[in-house]
Amino acid sequence: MAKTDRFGYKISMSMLLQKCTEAGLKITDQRKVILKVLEESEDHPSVETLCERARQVDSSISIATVYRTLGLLNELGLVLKHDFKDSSARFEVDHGHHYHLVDTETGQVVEFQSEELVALINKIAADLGYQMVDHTFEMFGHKLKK
Amino acid sequence: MAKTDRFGYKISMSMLLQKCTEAGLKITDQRKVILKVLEESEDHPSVETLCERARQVDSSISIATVYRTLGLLNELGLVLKHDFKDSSARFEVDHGHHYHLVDTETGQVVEFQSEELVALINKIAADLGYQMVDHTFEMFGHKLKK
DNA sequence: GTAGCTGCAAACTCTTTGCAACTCT
DNA sequence: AGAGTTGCAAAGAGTTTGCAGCTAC
Repeated sequence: MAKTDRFGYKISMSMLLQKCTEAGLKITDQRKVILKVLEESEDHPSVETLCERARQVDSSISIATVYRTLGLLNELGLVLKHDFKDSSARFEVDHGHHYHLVDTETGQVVEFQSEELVALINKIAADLGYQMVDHTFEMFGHKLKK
Repeated sequence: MAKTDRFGYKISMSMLLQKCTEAGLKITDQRKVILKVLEESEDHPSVETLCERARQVDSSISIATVYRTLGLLNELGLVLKHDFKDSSARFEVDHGHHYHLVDTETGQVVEFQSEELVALINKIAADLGYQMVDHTFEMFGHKLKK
């Protein structure tokens, strides 16, 4: 029943809904659809893409609502907002920390983790006299030809 | 005469002008001012800030020209464009690779280098079967209290 | 002389917001 | 009932662009 993502994190389909309820948000039809679409998205969709997907379920959903919903989820720390390099923001459910490598030839996004990287980053910050509270890291590259 | 930055890179005041000439660009009064302002900026100014600084020298310079000039410099690889987390793009002359740590309490930007980080990043990409061509990395944190 | 550059203003893209109607709780 | 939410359309912020005139080469 409980699905897991590629890193083994448990995903329940209504996780976002639960958290939203806990946060005191009202559960409207629109939010149900938007959250479901978000949870089912394995890529990193833009607001417009999310809105299109949501509209396939309920064509009355407006992009303003999608923006507002994503804003709330972002405040609650439930989704991650990325900028990549095109102009519009991209979102994903926060399943725990991982990084992105964008294939410059196909646009495909590869996700990965690296404890070594996390450790090194914290060490660098400490060496500079800082406590790290957040960081961004993205790679761009193409498949190695052999 | 030759100044150096904090990492010891040599800076000559007309480096950007030289490169622009080599690239076949015309050297207009506006470009001279914009390039000078860019080279003298030790921070990471937005387009608007750059435009304001340029206007203090020549008040007729328009923001459209600043955008166009930065676009050209970016294409030539002479300036770096950053997004940080506020909405507008920020620029700096590319003095060679370094990273930024943004102090979340003061907004101050600390620059640093790390060969170890570069090596690790390349290794991670290779392990994923990729040749890295670019990456972004930014840290956010606050000073360690002792 | 002419290709390239400029300022201006309009257009564009992405995002936010005021408002009146509506709906979850 | 009432606070929160919605769709719409207008407004904002940041950036790009068409154009007529100007300028470096």
